[in-house]
Amino acid sequence: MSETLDTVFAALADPTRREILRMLLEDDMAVTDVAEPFEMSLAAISKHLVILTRARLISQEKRGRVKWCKLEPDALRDASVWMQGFGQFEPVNLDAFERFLASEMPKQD
Amino acid sequence: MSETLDTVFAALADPTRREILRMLLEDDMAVTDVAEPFEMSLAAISKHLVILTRARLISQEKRGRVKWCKLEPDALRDASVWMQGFGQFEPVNLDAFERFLASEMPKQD
DNA sequence: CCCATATTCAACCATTTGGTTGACGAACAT
DNA sequence: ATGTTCGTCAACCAAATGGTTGAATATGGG
Repeated sequence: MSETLDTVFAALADPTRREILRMLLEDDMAVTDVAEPFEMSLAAISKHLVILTRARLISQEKRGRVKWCKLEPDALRDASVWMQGFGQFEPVNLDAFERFLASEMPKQD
Repeated sequence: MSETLDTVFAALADPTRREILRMLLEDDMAVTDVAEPFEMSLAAISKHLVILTRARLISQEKRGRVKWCKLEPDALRDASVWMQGFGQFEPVNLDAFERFLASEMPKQD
């Protein structure tokens, strides 16, 4: 279980991987399409996807030539549960959640 | 802000550092006392505390010879908020959102 | 069959990480 | 003043991380 948290947090500690997760939040994507907006090689993105897969933050399913990437929020939820234990004694800040919505989903409005 | 998430998640990706946070959840501690249960050098623990401090997960205040370590849950809460955004589209995490709201106004009702 | 597309593999590189040890400075106690 | 405790610093080390390039392996289309 601790090992799970290790890999999940390590996976989240990279901005490229967090951006990939954010992209997959909107829809499942092929590896090539995931790589497109980034200024790095396809091989580098492929490695990032391996790390996300090992952390069980995404799953990958091959259909034909293309490998589809899908967000798997369960591992993320486990980590979130771990973290919430540290906030309990202080009131949760609603502004923080609103800032999250504003900054992370600008297309919504 | 992304840089903050980088350092927070990287700090959380180590079991020693998570255990230190858990210990500090109970009470503030001196560096030597933090190090005591671990089978590694004091210098190693000192480095871990620097990493936690840079991530703003703890603060350190020197009084006399001893440097006291204190949990600072704000950074952790920001990261937790970031993570909760990924659960929204799944029913299970509506609970998480409700718990979020409920904990925000416990005395109001 | 031949070619283009999708993805990974292998080898390499620079930097970071997590640990060690020994020396050091700062703050107390006697 | 002397010694002891608290904590960091500096130098070092092995292993992991994040990237590159070029070759290799499917798979699908004409």
